[in-house]
Amino acid sequence: MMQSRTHTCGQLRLEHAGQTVTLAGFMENVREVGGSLAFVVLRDFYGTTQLVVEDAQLLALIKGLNKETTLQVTGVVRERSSKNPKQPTGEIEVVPSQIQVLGRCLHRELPFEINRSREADETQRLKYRYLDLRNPQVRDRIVLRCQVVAALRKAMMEHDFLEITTPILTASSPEGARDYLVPARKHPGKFYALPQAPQQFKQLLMTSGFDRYFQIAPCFRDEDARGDRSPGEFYQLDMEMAFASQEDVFSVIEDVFPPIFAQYGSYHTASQAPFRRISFRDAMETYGTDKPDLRIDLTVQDATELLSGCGFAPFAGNVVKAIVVTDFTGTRKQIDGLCAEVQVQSGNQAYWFRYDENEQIVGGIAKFVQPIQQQVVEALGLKPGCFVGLTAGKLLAAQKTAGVFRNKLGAFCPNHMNKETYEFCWIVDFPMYEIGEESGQLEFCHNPFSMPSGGLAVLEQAHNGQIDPLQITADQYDLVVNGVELSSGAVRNHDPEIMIRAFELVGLGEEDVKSKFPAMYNAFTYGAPPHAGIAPGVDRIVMLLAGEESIREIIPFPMNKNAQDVMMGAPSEVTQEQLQELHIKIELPEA
RNA sequence: GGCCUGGUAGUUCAGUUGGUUAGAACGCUAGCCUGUCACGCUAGAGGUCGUGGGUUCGAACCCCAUCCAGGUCGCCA
Repeated sequence: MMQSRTHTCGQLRLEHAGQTVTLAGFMENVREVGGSLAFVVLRDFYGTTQLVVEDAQLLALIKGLNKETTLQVTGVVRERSSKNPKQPTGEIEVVPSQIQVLGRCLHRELPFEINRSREADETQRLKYRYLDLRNPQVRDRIVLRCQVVAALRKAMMEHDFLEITTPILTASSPEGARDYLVPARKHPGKFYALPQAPQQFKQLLMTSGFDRYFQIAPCFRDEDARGDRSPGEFYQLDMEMAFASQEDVFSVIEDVFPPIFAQYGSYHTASQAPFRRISFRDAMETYGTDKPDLRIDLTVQDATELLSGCGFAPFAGNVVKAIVVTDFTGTRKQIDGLCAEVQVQSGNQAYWFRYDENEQIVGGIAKFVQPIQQQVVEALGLKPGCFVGLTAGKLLAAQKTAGVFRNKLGAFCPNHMNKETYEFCWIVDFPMYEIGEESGQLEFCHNPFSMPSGGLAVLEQAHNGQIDPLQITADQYDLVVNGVELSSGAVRNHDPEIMIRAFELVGLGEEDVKSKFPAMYNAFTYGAPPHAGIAPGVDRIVMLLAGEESIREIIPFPMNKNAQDVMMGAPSEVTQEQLQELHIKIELPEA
């Protein structure tokens, strides 16, 4: 039996000329030149190689095949008479003496052209994902994902973390997102749930004495998709450290991430340790968001005192935020376009004026600002050529709208945004509690696992009415890169007494803690180490590195927006027998 | 679930106030071409214009409903 191949399609060079080789790959293209000569492009994972078919019999064979048929080809390597410098194998070609069809493509026309599949309809791409992935541009994203995951694993193990797998079939969790449920055959009427994250298991590992844990962990949440959020399932670099503080977590991440971003990223430069740390409050005030894009050098200023009384009705009685852009060159039409985008994205109006080269306030709402020009110029530090973007409303609305405006202005002004880099920062000091929008009651802001800063003493003060619970911050942190929230993490609350006190502030108590998190609560009563961790999203890391806008580009077999796998046909109906075995009766909603 | 955008040839798209036979590029088929490499040239096949209703002498185009896709808000401890 002949060896299946001696070389790959990306391997042969001039030095191989004269050798007899065997290649195998997909028949990408046939260029017939004259009646008795054809160039065939053979593609495998590693590259493409040109075959020259001159033999009449082989020519007839090739002409009878559809593109994408797989072939095994044996022939002699020959120096090309006309070389192609754009191709790594462009100096040589293979003259086949033997061609064997390995897997025939039965389809004369493909659902899309392989090398242009990225332009094709997404449903078609997902349905024929195995063809889409033949496109080297598509495949390279998956290769990148493998390399990044391998690099993360290596780095974590070098930092003495152990990769430990945690259960996929587990118990439904009362908090957070909607669970995916799995019926339990041996327990009629009961269900397993797929984990939303290995949160409780990793904390139990800490309680078990494992000192440093990590896992490339699959997480399942039954929530709607977004451009950067896959429906159903995604992966996190989940990690946890015992006897560790916030600083310990930061130093691991600051050690692990920058080299990987610099090596595998589209930009090749990344922040070095220590990353900037910005309190939640400052981030909202200065950047109008808790995930600031620090590649943009613009900041938001408060202009409430300066402008709320200027006579412009939308400002009256409201918080006013201003973004000053120096050396602004946009046209009126471009400014209107920016404001319209801000309004669509934030749901709030955006306003503006300019301080022109003649030191005059012009455009937009200029006539309201002109009477107090001198104060405004001084307070905002305006120089000739400045653009001032303005937003107004209640504090949070004014901040968030300004945040959107800042991002738009950054994207519009190349002189205010260095796109070619990865800017990391930590957002710290998140509030522990907030007033729920629906309930009007005090609620946990993020999750109840975090340690309140100051611990038991602060909670006692809140219970005694000495401090406002809304002032309590948590030892919780977000990792943000270029405006993308990569991860949340926290120093965990490992003390049963503090847990109960924290729950009591939101009207829950010991019984709630015990019933919601029985394993963790019990475990912590046996002496738990203080511990802290974080869980950066692997998919978003790869998106950032690849510079992709859609999360589907970096997942081998993604589902569509409606959480369907159109290739496999999931979800699907099952047989009556399967349902009976699970004691499940389907009751469909009335049509 | 709300909002925005889209659905026309196998694929990506164009299609004028509503008016002849709905076009282009790529792909496919046939023919020509002995050095192509996004090969080239010539010809050809290929369309329920998402679906259903309505307005009109006449609808790809206007109206209503509905389905599908993508984005976005809600949601994502």
